[in-house]
Order: sequence, then structure tokens, then C-alpha cells
Amino acid sequence: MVDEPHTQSGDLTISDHDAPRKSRSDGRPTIADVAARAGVGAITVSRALRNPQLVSDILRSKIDEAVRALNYVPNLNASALASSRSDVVGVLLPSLTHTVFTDVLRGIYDGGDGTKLHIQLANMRYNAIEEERLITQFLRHKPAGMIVSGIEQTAKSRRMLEMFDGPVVQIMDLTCDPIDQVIGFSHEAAGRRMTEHLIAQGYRRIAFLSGWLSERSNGRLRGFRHAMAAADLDASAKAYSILDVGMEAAMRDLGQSPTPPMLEYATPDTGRVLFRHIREHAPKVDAVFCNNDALALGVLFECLHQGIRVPEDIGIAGFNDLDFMAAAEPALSTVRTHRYRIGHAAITTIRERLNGETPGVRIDDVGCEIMARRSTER
Amino acid sequence: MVDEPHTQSGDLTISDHDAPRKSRSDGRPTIADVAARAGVGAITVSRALRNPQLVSDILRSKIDEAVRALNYVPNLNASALASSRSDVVGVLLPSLTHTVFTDVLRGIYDGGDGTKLHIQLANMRYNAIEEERLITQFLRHKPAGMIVSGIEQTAKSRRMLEMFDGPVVQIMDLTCDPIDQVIGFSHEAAGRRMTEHLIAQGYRRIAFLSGWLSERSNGRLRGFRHAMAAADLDASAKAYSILDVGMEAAMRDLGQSPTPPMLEYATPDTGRVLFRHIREHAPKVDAVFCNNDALALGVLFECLHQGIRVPEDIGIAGFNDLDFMAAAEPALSTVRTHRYRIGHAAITTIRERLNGETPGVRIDDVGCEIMARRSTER
DNA sequence: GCAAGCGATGGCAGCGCTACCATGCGGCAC
DNA sequence: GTGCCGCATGGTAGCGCTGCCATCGCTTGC
Repeated sequence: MVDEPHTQSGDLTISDHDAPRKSRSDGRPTIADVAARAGVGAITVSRALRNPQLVSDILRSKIDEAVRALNYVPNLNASALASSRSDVVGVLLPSLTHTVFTDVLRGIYDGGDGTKLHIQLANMRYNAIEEERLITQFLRHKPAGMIVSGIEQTAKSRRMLEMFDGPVVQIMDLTCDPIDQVIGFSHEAAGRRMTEHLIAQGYRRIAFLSGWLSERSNGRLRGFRHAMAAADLDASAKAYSILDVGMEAAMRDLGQSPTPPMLEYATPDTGRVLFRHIREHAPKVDAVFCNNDALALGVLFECLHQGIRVPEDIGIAGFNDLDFMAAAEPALSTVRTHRYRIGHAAITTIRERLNGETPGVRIDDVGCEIMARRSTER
Repeated sequence: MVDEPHTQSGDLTISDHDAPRKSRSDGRPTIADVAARAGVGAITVSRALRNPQLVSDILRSKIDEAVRALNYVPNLNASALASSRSDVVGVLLPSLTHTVFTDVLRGIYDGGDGTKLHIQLANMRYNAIEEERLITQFLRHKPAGMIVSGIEQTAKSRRMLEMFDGPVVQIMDLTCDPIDQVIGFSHEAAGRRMTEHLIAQGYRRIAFLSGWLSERSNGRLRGFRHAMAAADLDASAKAYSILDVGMEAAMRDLGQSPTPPMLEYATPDTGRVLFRHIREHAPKVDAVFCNNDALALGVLFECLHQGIRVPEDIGIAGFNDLDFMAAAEPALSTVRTHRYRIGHAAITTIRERLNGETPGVRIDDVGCEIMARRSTER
């Protein structure tokens, strides 16, 4: 039984007339084509592209010429397969809506600029199970490094990241036991310090306003409560969230997005609704500490609407220092967080680690700043 | 970092005594391991994972069991190499800061959810040359599809995308000659319609305010001028940008980011500065049409500060309908753009095309809505 | 009863690159 | 001269997967 399709006799000359291109290749030049044209070995081309200093000047210039002439584009999938290492950095953020994460992202992109690193981003929607799934997905690409938000990964997520052989940076929060490295700040300290500022300004009946509470928001709330307790104001420390004001219906209406709207529900409109609720049920409240700036802006508008004077009748504080806070009338106090810096530091760390440098600090507290403005100047 | 990932995971009885690991493999189970354990061929495992309906129930369940038992994770780089097709969709946005693009991005991610598509995002900073470079980079991954912003790619970019063998969607604008498909709306029509609304409300001396003018902003400005001309108000049609008010110094200060700050300079503070400039140099202006909502918010705050009544003394209109516009006091008129929908439609189109469906419309105008609110209710 | 058809399965040969050696060569110590 | 080191370069053998057929057993049509 001779079922060899290729008879060995003289079929070296491939006829142009038979089957149209049996090859699985898409016809683009490969590293072998470049090597042939430059009259060198393929591996030398590979080296010339990745570590030019390993190749003599003569060959290097020949290779460069061939690359340009053929318009050669390296196939990163082949490279990643052969070296079991890609140049993709996986980034997991809880939300793509909040300006907070947009700024982080900008820092990451700016820091990754001009390198061969590619960012692959995923939205885990404040959902640890989803995060687990996304980590699994990411690891299939054999990424060069990973950036994840927060410190509350599931046990399985954590195990996967620990086994992952590359730098892992957790961002936006702090922990003394990071998977690998962590860059962020203490939300509890931030909440405590802003509350202390409000108390120092003479406010006594302070309400904490939030949309939905992420783990990090809970940290701020803890800080708020501790500061109030430390000043013997426990009785006045009350937190209000959208759950208190029966906004579920309104939330459902929003749903242009398939996202559970609750997660994204921290808008100025929410701020107005929450503040109306407070005026009705707790008229003696003299300051509101909003879990984010959008809520604070809404509170300001509601005060304008009702003719309530800020900061005389009500103090308003936000969180994050988005750019409208300083421009508001009156300017709104808030906590400036270093989001851009965190993103930038995260990708920079990964670059350094990939270059073989040893990690500096494992735990990097970038802190935050209390921006005391007119809205809390009693 | 764990350096040696479970070399001796006991159960599989790989002889530990022979050659000191010559393999370049990282020791993770491959499709061959799964095939061996399930007692089938490797290709059958591949099929069971990609097109389960092609494999009999019996084998499929055996394979599923083996996958779980071995904790098999497919190597996407190998898959991409073998099939010369990855599951990555490249997305090019001009900015990661503007909420506009954040919303587009959210639409893209939501629409890509639950599929095997991975999004790879790049920030081209309103720079066509940078865009060209990024397209080159992206194509090295042999992406499944591409989404690019706007319609002003360089000739080379355009050629690369035309030669690219996969769906390409241009978004956020319209053209009658798309590379492949385009989903967006006419900025000129939007600018014209909002201007017509202002004129209809009785405003006559209308100023157009902008930070930096992207090609799309220019379209809005053209619409503004046409509408003014059509109403014989040419003489009153004047546009102000940051260049008019010597804000370069302020802009330089901003520079936390390596980005040329001009590109990102559309903040409420800019709105305040521009409006002060207008009050000084053109006190008769009775309405401002802001190229984006952040500027409009700034104008509102400046009016509050100066005691100027809105909408009686000054009408204010923005562009995009970010969530603070409806919540402002008074509520601010604006143009609602369907950013989320555009992103969602873009990725959905790509999914459909990858599933072999033929493109529906090549040019998809999602339109926009004039949101007439109190701030222009004369 | 037999050819043809069909669905399920598997073998083989790449995809384009890089890790791992081997090779060759000039220079230096002895 | 001999041996050895270091450097530039190349050959070979994969990396883990999938495209392309071949195969096999069973059904269908006449």
C-alpha cells in the first residue's frame, strides 16, 4: 500500500499550475525571508530585532535593510509560543465608568508608552467571581505581567496569580500581605482625615453619603466612624446610601447598560436625591461627606436649588478631587487621590521587573491629600 | 514569586529520574495530555473545546472530565499561531480621559462580554502618526478585528487596515467612504441643530466655546456657523478656544501627564476662564454653545459667581449629555450622543462578522438628540 | 448487495518564532 | 604551538495548537 501522496521522483519543481497555494501561511514575509534576503541565519535576525547589540554592525544594517524592503512584521503569536512569554500586560479594573479608574488607566498607558508592552484591559464589575474568570482568561495569553485592583481576590484568584510566573501588582488599596506588590493608599486613613477636617471646622452632625459601597468605600466609612467616635460624636455619625432612599426603581430605569446599575450608581442626581432625603429625615445634619465627587456635586446643586448656604448651613466634602471640584462655586473640598500616579507606578514597576531589576518596596503607600476648600470653610 | 510550578505534581507519574528537564515547556498540561487522559486524539479535544457539537456526547464528557482533572488551560498563543487568527480585537481611542470615550469603551466591553474576544486598547492621543504606529503594532497580533476612532486615518493607516483581513469598524463620525464599516453620527448636523435650538429660543449673539478642536469638534463648529449664517447672524457667530485667552501658561502647569495638555484641556476651569474672557471682550453675547459639557459646567459656575442669571441673561448649552447636565441647577441643555450604543454596536458588528454573517449597513448613523433644558429656556 | 454519502475521529505536518546547543574564529596565556 | 576563553553566528528541534486530509463504521438509495 503506497499511500504516499508525494512521489519522491523529481517533484522538487513545484508547478505553478496546480492547486492554488497549499500552504497554511498567509503569504506575509517571515523571519526566514528576511534572513534569506540579508544572507544570514534566522536566529540572527531574531537577535538583531530583540537585542541589536548582540549582532555586528554589518549584519545588523543588512538585516534592517531587508526588514524594510520586505515590510516585515514579526508575528507575536509565534514569538509568544516559542518563548512562552508574551508582551501583554493584563489589567483588571472594577469599572470603566468611574473617572477614578480612567485616570489610573491613563497612568498605565502613559507609563507603558514607547515600550513593546501591550495592555489588555478587562472590566470585572466589582465582582470577584467575574474577576476569577477573567484571570483565567488572561493567563491563557501567558502575559508578561498583571495589574489587579484591590486586595480582595478570591482564594482561587490569588492562587492563580501566585503561581503565575511574572510580576503582579495590586493597586488602589493597601495590605501588608500582597500577592507580589501593592501600590495604593489607605482608604480608612483618607476617610478618617477628611472627617477630622470637618470636625475641626466645627461641623458636628456629619452624614456619610454613598452610592454603592465597594470594599474600598467601606474603608472610608470605617475611617469616618472612627473619627466621629474619637470625637465623641458617635450618635451623629450616620451613613446614607441609595438603599436608604428606595432608589432601586430609579436605578432600574437607568439600565441602558446590562451592568447591574447599582454598581455605577454614583451620579450627581443620586447626590440630590440622597440630600433631599437627609433634609427630610435628619434636618440637623450640618455637613455631608460624600463617598465620591459626583455625589458632592449633586448635593451642591440641591443646596442651590433649596437656597441652602454652603458652607454656612451645610458643609460639603467629596472624594477623589475630579476637576470640577476646584472649579465649583463655591469650590468643593475633597480628598485628592493619586490615581494617575498609581497607574504609572504600577506599569513602571512591571517594566523594571521585566528588565530583571529586583522589586524595590513591596508595599507602596502613595497617600492622599485633604483639599480643604470653601465648601467646608465654616 | 513561585519559580518552579509544581514540577512533581505526583499523580501523573512523569518519571523524575531521567534527563534534567530538557523540555522548553513550562510543565503545564497541554492538549495532548488531555487527549491522553481522555483516551482520544488531540484534535478531538480541540474540537470539543471549540465546536462541542462536532463531538459525540460520550467523548465530550470524557474530555470535559479530563480538562477539569488536569486543570487544563488552552494556550492561546499556540492557537493563534496555528490558525493565524487570534481572538483579540484592537481598539484605538484618541483619549482615555474624556468620559465620551469611556462610555464607548463600556459599550465595547459590555458587548464583548461572555464571548472569547479580548479587547486590546490603545490611546492614540489625537495623533494620526501615533495611530499609524499603533496599528502596525496591533497587526502583529493578527487580531480578529479592529475598531478605530474617527475617519481621518493617514493614507498608510488606511492601507494597512484595508489589507487587514478581518472586520474594521470606524466609530464616532460618519463618512460615505468607510474603510469597511462606520458607526457614528454627524457632528456637523449636531452642531447645527443645537444652534438652531438656541436661535429658536431667541438667542442672537451666540458664542462657540471649545478647548482644543479635534476634527470632530471642527464639524460641530461648522454646523454652528452654517446655522448662524442661515439665520443671518454671521456677524454674531464667534468661536472662542483656549488659544484666545492665553491659557498656554496655565496649560503647562497642569502637566502631571506627559500628554500634551492641550489635548485634554476641556475642564470646568477652562470654561470659567473662557467665559470671563467673553464677558470682558464681548459683553453682548447672550448664549454660549460649549463644545463639551465640562466647559458648560464651568460657565454655569462662573455665572453663579458673577450673579448672572441663567437662562435669562445667558443661555448655556453643552455637548454629550454627561450625567451632571440634567442634575445641574438649572438643568443644562446639551446634545445627547449615543456613545455607549456606538461602542456596543461596533463590537456586536465585529462578532457577527466573525460568525460569518454578512455586514448589514456599511454606514450606520446612530444620530443624536437635542436635550432642551432650563439653561436655554428663555 | 453495493456504491455513495455522511458524521465522527485521528494522523500528520506545519504555523513562525526562539531556546539550546554547536561551530568557527581571533586573541591570549603558557 | 597548544589549549582555552569569549564572541558572533548558525543549525536543529521544538513551543502547543489547528488545517487538511484519510479513515472507519454506519446509513441511504437503487
